[in-house]
Amino acid sequence: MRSYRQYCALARGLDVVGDRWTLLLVRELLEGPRRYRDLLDGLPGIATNLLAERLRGLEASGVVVRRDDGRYALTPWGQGLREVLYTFARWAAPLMAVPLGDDAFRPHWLHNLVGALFDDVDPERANLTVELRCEDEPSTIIAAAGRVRITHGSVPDPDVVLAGPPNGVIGLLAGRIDEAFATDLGVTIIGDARQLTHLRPRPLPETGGPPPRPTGTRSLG
Amino acid sequence: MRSYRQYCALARGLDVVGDRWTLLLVRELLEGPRRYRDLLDGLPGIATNLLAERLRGLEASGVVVRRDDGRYALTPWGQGLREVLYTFARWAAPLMAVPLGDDAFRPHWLHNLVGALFDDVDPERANLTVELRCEDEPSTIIAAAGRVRITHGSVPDPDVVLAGPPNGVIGLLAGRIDEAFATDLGVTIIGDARQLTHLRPRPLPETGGPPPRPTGTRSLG
DNA sequence: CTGCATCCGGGCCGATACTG
DNA sequence: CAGTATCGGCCCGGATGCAG
Repeated sequence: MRSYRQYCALARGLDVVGDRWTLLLVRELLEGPRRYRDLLDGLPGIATNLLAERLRGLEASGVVVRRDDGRYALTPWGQGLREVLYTFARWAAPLMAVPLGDDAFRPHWLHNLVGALFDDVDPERANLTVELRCEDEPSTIIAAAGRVRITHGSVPDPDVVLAGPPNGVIGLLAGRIDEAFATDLGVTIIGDARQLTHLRPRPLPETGGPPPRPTGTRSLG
Repeated sequence: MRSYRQYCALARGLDVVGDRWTLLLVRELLEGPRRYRDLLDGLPGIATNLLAERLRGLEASGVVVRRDDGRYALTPWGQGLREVLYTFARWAAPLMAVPLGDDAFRPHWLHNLVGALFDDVDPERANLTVELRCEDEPSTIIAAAGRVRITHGSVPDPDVVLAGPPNGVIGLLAGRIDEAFATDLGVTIIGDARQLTHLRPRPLPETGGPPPRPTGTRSLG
């Protein structure tokens, strides 16, 4: 990318990660070291040359390293983008109220959203395990000691299971829709969904979100 | 911008503010409503058509409103980007260790950096006023009740005055360089610079920053 | 099959000229 | 002052090729 040539932290930061696809590539690497092929799968729509180019640029900037096993990984500095992306995801969360439409979706993207919504220590948070199932790929949220983690796969006896379209699952987790509406959206709920309130997601900025789209798209909440 | 078409908060957020110049435009509007001409001055290098186009786009997205007096302002949702940009600026702060070179600089950009470094409530923070002078344009940091604000202009009796090149002033504020080095860089210090430690800036991620540039550019600390 | 490099058409960007 | 118009160039997107 052409540099902004401004002596400003934001401008210089954007010189590093402001290129198209770059922050989404970081999003993928936040889940751990990944191969080129995995990154392609997690970035539907990117051209192969662009992925290679972005990886080289981030490597030159010190955000990414290529490890001996061929995987790409974030450097410690690159890991620092987690907080940035989580903060940004919370700001952008209202945009998720517009349903998927033709947009691509990958179940592991839920991990970032769960991270953004629950990335804090809350002593009043209840211990709870919640299994999420979108597109038949299970993930499990484990709340313990005030913290929330999410892992791939299932655990034996989850307190709640949410299965169905991602907008419904997300709406329930964020506390933006109720059980009935989620069921309308096609979400299957096993267990007591009211326990989800004890996960206590970070409040999204009360100062609303974007104005409703002019088209007849139906919002979530 | 072409949409990423991904059902992901980050991707949808980038659809709104991922275009080139967009976040820097938001940076300018974080200081308050601004006229078209002010924005041009604060965004050296932007083309006039791009500024107009970005403003229209952000207006359509609900991030910016054009007020009756012709000024552009952030909506409440747009104001929510402050936390995002501050978090990002802290991540990118190590990049400021590389001196200005030919980069453009505007004194009011310091306000964002001060905001990013001190945007918290710290009960152990001392009350203090610090005047900053870069390019003969004074700003004043006022720490009181554990909070830090920065305003344009001077106040009668600041505890400390820092005047000189922005990299030196910033290095002192962030606690990354000492008085002697700052003086070397051309900073004039009036008052007791040791009081600056009582401002207690947010710690930057200890996990370093980018690797040193291969060229012989001299770092700040 | 993975991990790219190359090629090419189109759109976004950058710079300047111009208008109310 | 507040933009619009225009045009060249570069980045992006999509397809293909190819080496290991």
